[in-house]
Amino acid sequence: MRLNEKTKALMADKLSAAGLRVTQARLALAHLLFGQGDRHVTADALREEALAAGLKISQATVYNTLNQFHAAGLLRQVQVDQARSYFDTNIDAHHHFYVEEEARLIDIAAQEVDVARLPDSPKGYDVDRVEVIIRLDKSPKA
Amino acid sequence: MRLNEKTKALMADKLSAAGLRVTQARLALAHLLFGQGDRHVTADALREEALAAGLKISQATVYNTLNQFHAAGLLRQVQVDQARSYFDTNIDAHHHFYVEEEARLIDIAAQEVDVARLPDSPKGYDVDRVEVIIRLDKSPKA
DNA sequence: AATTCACTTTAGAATCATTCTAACCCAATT
DNA sequence: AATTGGGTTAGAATGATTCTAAAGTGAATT
Repeated sequence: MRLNEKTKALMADKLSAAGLRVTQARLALAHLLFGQGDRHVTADALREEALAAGLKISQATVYNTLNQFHAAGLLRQVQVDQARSYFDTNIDAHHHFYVEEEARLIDIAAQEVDVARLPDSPKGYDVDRVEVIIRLDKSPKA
Repeated sequence: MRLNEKTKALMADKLSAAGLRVTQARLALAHLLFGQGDRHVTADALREEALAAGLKISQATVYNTLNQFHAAGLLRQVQVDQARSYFDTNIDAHHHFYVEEEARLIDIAAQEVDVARLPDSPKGYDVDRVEVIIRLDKSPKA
């Protein structure tokens, strides 16, 4: 069993555990998404990557799959740019730097930010999650 | 001079101060945007409001104007939903609650949140701003 | 008050990410 | 191997936003 196959088996488990049927498209995308470290992808970037890897997979499937993974809790959707959605393979509580000029997201571990005090939620509402987004600019060159 | 005219004069000053030519469309939209307390609007909602107020103004002008006001620092753009942009008339540092189910933004004054510790920015980048977004769900009814 | 010029506004087309549709395909079960 | 119900697909549709290029208007000048 090659390493690739081993990863596939892990991915299959991951999909099953999430209640998703194990299909070729899902396996292949899971492999791209979760086979490396934490990642932030857009639908289009993932599509390109899949094509580059020789997969034949449609745009619609990439979108469907990202949405299903998100619904299943395997991905987190990050909204920092008006133009497109990012999907984050890191689903633990954490925060982000965002470099608008480069359309680039960088993770910040939860423990690196200390939100010491939060306001009470309006009556009738509960906190789903707290996101801290630190927007960055390139430093002017000295 | 009616109150309305007084507000218009204030808006004209506001536009001039921001380096924008005082035109009818800008005055009218400024009046809607800044004539009341702090607001969060989408382009489409503002369009509707303008039409309801009897203004004749095109969609394109609403978009142009919101973008110009934003570029001039009169509005802040808030990105919390993949579907549309919000523009916030409150340009001071502050944060937001967001109720996704209702597509509703609620301001949180800067002093109500205490971000005690932030990570260092990656080398070569400076913090533009820190946004805290508290996503809310409706409480399940007891 | 008329002229000019640069900036504005406009309707409608164009763009772009995302979703939908309806037909075809495949994984699981019989 | 047949059935079944979800999965995948190409291409159309949607919806927010931007673009285009033509017509309008504010400010300065005559």
